[in-house]
Amino acid sequence: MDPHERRRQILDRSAHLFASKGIAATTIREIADEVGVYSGALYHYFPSKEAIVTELIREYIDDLSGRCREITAQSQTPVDRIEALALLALSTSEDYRGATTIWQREGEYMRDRLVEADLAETADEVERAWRAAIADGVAEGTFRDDIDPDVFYQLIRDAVWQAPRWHRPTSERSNADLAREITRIFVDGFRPRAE
Amino acid sequence: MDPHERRRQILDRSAHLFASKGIAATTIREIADEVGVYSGALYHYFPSKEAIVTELIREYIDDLSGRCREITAQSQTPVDRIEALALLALSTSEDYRGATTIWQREGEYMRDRLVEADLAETADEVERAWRAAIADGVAEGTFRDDIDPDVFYQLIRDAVWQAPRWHRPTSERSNADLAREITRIFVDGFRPRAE
DNA sequence: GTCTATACCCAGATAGAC
DNA sequence: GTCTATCTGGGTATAGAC
Repeated sequence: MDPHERRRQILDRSAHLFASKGIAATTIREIADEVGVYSGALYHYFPSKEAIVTELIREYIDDLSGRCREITAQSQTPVDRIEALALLALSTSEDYRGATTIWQREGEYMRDRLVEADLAETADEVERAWRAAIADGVAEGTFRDDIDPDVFYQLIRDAVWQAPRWHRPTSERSNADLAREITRIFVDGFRPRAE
Repeated sequence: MDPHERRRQILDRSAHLFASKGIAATTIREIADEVGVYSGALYHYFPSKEAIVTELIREYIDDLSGRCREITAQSQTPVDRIEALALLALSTSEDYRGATTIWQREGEYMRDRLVEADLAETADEVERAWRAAIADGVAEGTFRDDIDPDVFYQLIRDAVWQAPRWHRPTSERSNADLAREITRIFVDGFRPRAE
């Protein structure tokens, strides 16, 4: 089999197993079984189990930060940027379901892998984009100044990044639909407005 | 040492280790070290590592559901109930930091432990309380009917249960303060209201 | 109730034939 | 590049002395 393809296969199967059982609970032998080779063969592609994890996270962070930069480049209104960042979270979570789940589950373990792989700085770009959108909105009066912007950020971040755990895009509700609904709730609130 | 006290010690140290490293990555020997005994001694108190986890979760779920029933008993307005349920999440997370973190990290593993321990039904009480408060609010017109109540529930649940990861109660901001702030954001939104 | 010692298993990783 | 076989370490759990 084409080496590149096999490598891809190892990454994909690993991502799936890591996501569903956790990294520690997933064995090299299980990964090999899924790929259809013997465990020794995996070591021709990656020097260790940890190296597989690092590679998965690198691909994910690279793509995520790239897409994030596109969003901040087209400087829209604060509300538009929040909706775009919410959609970014939903769609990258879908495209990198394995990596995202690992990221959620194994917080501090992943932090270490990131620092090792020199990706910590890149990983922080998304947070800065959120905080900038929020700060701009407060500055221009679009957002209230009697709400702690830090609290607002943490709440919407958790809500958005956890969302793929209960939402799968369907024909009835796409990721874009959900991003819009989330933005409506956080920006306008659940209580009816007088109009 | 008093057996009951030692048992308590084992539970507390285990909770701390499980929460910070994950269950699979925490070894019986580590727990024993923390308690200050040899690993064999632990087996006089619990038949297995899993039994420790189950016991931790049982204590937590029992207390949580008890406090939840108190809230639903005093039937307040929907907004008050949401604030009370938010505070419930924040304060039980503080009182059971270990158990809560385990609960967050090891979702599907914990589900199995719950079913085994016959606690699944109890664990669902909190969800029902949230959904009832939301449905009542929509029915009486306090909440908008053009927002999917299911989406609203999932968002506020994730936001509230993740909050202890970034918030520790201080003299400047207590859990009650944060619960109020969270409720304000979700109910009234981040955009200023005309008044 | 705790310690010492150890059985037993399964993990990650390696070596060499093909 | 893959398979077979195996090394080595560390995990849970147990047994028996004290």
